[in-house]
Amino acid sequence: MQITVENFSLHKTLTCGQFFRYWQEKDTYFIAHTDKLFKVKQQKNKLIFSGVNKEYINNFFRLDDPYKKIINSISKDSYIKKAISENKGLRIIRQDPWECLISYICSSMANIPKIQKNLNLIAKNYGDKIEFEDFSTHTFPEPGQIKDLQTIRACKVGYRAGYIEHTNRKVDRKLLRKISKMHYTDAKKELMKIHGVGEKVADCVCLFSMDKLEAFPVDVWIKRAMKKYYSKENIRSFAKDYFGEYAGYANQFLFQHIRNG
DNA sequence: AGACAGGGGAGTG
DNA sequence: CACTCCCCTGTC
Repeated sequence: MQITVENFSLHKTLTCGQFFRYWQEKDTYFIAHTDKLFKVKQQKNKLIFSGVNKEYINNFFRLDDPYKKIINSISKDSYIKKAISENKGLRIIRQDPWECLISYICSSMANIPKIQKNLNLIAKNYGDKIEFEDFSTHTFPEPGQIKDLQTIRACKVGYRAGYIEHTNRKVDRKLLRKISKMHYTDAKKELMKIHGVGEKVADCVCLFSMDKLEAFPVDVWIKRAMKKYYSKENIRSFAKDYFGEYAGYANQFLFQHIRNG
């Protein structure tokens, strides 16, 4: 199947570090998300995919977002404009809340290759084998399935094993749906009640899986960017006032800009 | 070889 | 707030 896309870069969107379970083979990306495994490649304005339907692709890559409106509303100064122009077509992926939550619990004091390794081990230990053409991997387990501390430790998650064990016991899909429906500040507060979820992780889950586009996750990279360009101390309140309802998109552009150079 | 830091968070004081 | 520790990994 194929669709026409505008203001979208598959490469930028997948490789910017927001989502972890994908594999590149030449110009093709295999993507594992919850219980799905699918394949996508881009040729200019064409997006060619198989394994899932158009609605899935549209939803996953947020192709329904008003991209031009978003870009206009966050283009406040020359710094952010430069960050945007360097990363044209970058979109926020609409992830599954459960997979996103576990992913970002794993992300503390880690780096992208390590997070990828952890998630793939979790899938291998708890998920089901799934194949697509010549590519094979495992589905991501559902809430309640990531049991037994010893097995979790075998996924090389280190001290995060206890957090994951707790989260797996306390969180289910019903709770995640409930939190998703809340407004940003309440959703964030609820997420932070989970062991292993602080401000940064809660903001990532809000932004990447719960449609809270105003969320502005603050990590060491964003701290560097904000200090360099805006010399601000209270980053969160500044970002919300300055960038507005789409601050999360501004966050991703600044993150890419500072990380790449 | 061994120290060190890398997309935080919890627990204390 | 400021501090320490948490485990694992890649890097120099």
